[in-house]
Formats: sequence, structure tokens, C-alpha cells
Amino acid sequence: MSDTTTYTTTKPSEREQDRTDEKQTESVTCPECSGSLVTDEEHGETVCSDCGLVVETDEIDHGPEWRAFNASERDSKSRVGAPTTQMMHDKGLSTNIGWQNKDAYGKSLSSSQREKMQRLRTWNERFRTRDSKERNLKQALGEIDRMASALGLPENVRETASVIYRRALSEDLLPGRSIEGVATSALYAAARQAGTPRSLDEIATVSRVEKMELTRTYRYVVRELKLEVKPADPEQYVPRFASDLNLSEESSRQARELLQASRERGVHSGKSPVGLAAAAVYAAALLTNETVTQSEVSEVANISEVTIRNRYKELLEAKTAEAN
DNA sequence: ATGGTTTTTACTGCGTC
DNA sequence: GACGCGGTAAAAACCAT
Repeated sequence: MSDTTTYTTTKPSEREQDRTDEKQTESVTCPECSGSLVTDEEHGETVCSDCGLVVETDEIDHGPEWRAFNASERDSKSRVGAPTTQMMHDKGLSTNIGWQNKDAYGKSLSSSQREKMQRLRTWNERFRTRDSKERNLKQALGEIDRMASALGLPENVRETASVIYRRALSEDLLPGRSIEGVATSALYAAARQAGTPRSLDEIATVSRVEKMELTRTYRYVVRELKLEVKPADPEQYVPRFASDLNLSEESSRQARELLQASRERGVHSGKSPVGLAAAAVYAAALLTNETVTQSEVSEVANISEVTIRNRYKELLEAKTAEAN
């Protein structure tokens, strides 16, 4: 990033040198018809443009010699700027104003000139960063949109996610984390706040970010923005699981009842909401005599069968305890 | 880093179709 | 014999400190 500042434009004298070289070869005339000769550099031939006579083959390439063997050669032979890169929003082609108060010939600037340059630097920096943040935001919002629709999340969740992302951006949380990661975290938080939670696993499958990085940046974002994200309510997973398993409305109602009953008894605390929801759905299916296997539930909920077993026992206990 | 808790993995036994 | 279910032990993951 910082090395782009050291590149300067080509010195005028060199450019002229190159051009005069070309002209010299063109001005030679053909020995046969005295038409003008043209060098075909690709094939290394010199050809008459009128009669087609090949005057010279296997010519030495008089093109620029790029190799440099010492510092002064390096200086005189470097002609262009930095290679472009996709990693910067402007491919590294934006204007940079050197920090040295020297002109193109290395002479020091007068104090008034120096002041002028300082002002230019300031403003250039302002525009450049503003611009990059804008692009950053654009990309992130596109990403949020993509993931949200992949997960079937409603409009208001995307809105919230965007707001969270903008806040993260304005609080300078981005440096050091990926745009993707922060965008995904914003979406995850937004989904939970909106009461339509998606599990970390679900989010991770549509995101380009690994789950580990995601949890890290999510924690970070929540902490820095002091977002209030309550633990997800298991009940909110129920309808989705139930419909994925083609269960009746009745059993999904049952499942919610089980969860409410067990919440009173403090079964919820410390347990994964997804696991509880999955177990409740399974238990409810048993109670309404609908056939669902544990492995099916574990499939749609992405939770192990063991966890389902443990939870649903507890849920049923809580239910019977309430009856008494 | 550590310890406590929860979840997962892997394996086993039981009953049923 | 395959399948669904239940249990257990050990490993792994998670979380607060």
C-alpha cells in the first residue's frame, strides 16, 4: 500500500528518446522501390510497405531494455507506475502525492509551493478515503443482500444489517477484518435482533467466510458496537423446522408449549437454542403421533442426535412436572 | 491459560419390522 | 439384517475467568 507513493512519472527526456528511435527506422527507404520501410517487431523483420520486400530478418530487438544492473540504471530505466492490483478499490491507479517537498527534478520547493502541496495532499487523502469507504460499503451491502436472500430473510433484516455495517464502518472497525466477515456478522446480528434468527452454521454456509473467523469478528463487532443481542429464542426456530419436516400446525404449537413450560423451570439456561428447538419439535411430533426420526430432525436442525435425546428428555420432564 | 459446561463423536445393546 | 432409539465414555468446542 505505502509503496505506491514512491512511484513517479516518467521523465520527459526519456520519452522523447524512445520516440526518436522509432522514427529513425521508419525514415529509411527501400532499396528496390524507394518506398518507406516498416519494422515488424513481432516477427523481427523490416519490410517495405510498398513492395513487400523483406529487407532484414532476425533483427535484434531495439525495444527497451528492462533489466537494470545498478541503482542509476534502475532509475533511468523505470518507465511506468506500480502494477495494478485488484486488492485496492481503484486498482492502485489513484493519484498519490509524494511526501517529499521536491519537484520533478529533485529541487526543493519554495515555502509557498510547499504549503500548496500540503493542502493538496490533505484534500487528496480526504477524497480518496471517502471514495474507498463508499466502495467498501457498496460491496458489503451487495454481499448482505446476497446472503439475506439466500437465507430467505425479509427486507427489514437487511435494513438492520446495513445499519449495523454502516456503524461498524464509521467507527473504524474494518481495518484488520474482512469486509465479508463484518458484513456477515452484521447480518447474523440483525437476524437475531429481528426475531428471525439463523444459526451460525446456516449463515456460514452462504458466507464466503469461515465459521471461525465469523465468530471472532461477530463477537468483536457486538462488543465494540455494544449491540444488544439477546440469546436466540428457541421458539423462533420451531416453525421452520416443523415445516421442513412436514409436520402439522398442531405439533409446532405443541413444541412451543413445551419450550415455554421448560423455560419456567430454567431448563433453557446454557443450552443451545437450536438444540432445544430441535428437541421440542421431535418431542411434539411424538406427542401428536407424527412420525419423525431423530436423525431427520438432527438433519434439518444441524444438531447431533445425542443432543436431541438429552434435551427432549428434559423437556418432557418439565412438562410432566408442570402438570403436577 | 484454565476449568467447567455443553456438544459431538463413536460405539454398543435392545426391540421391531 | 436394517433401522430407530437409548445410553455411555471420551474428545472437542465453547465460555467465562
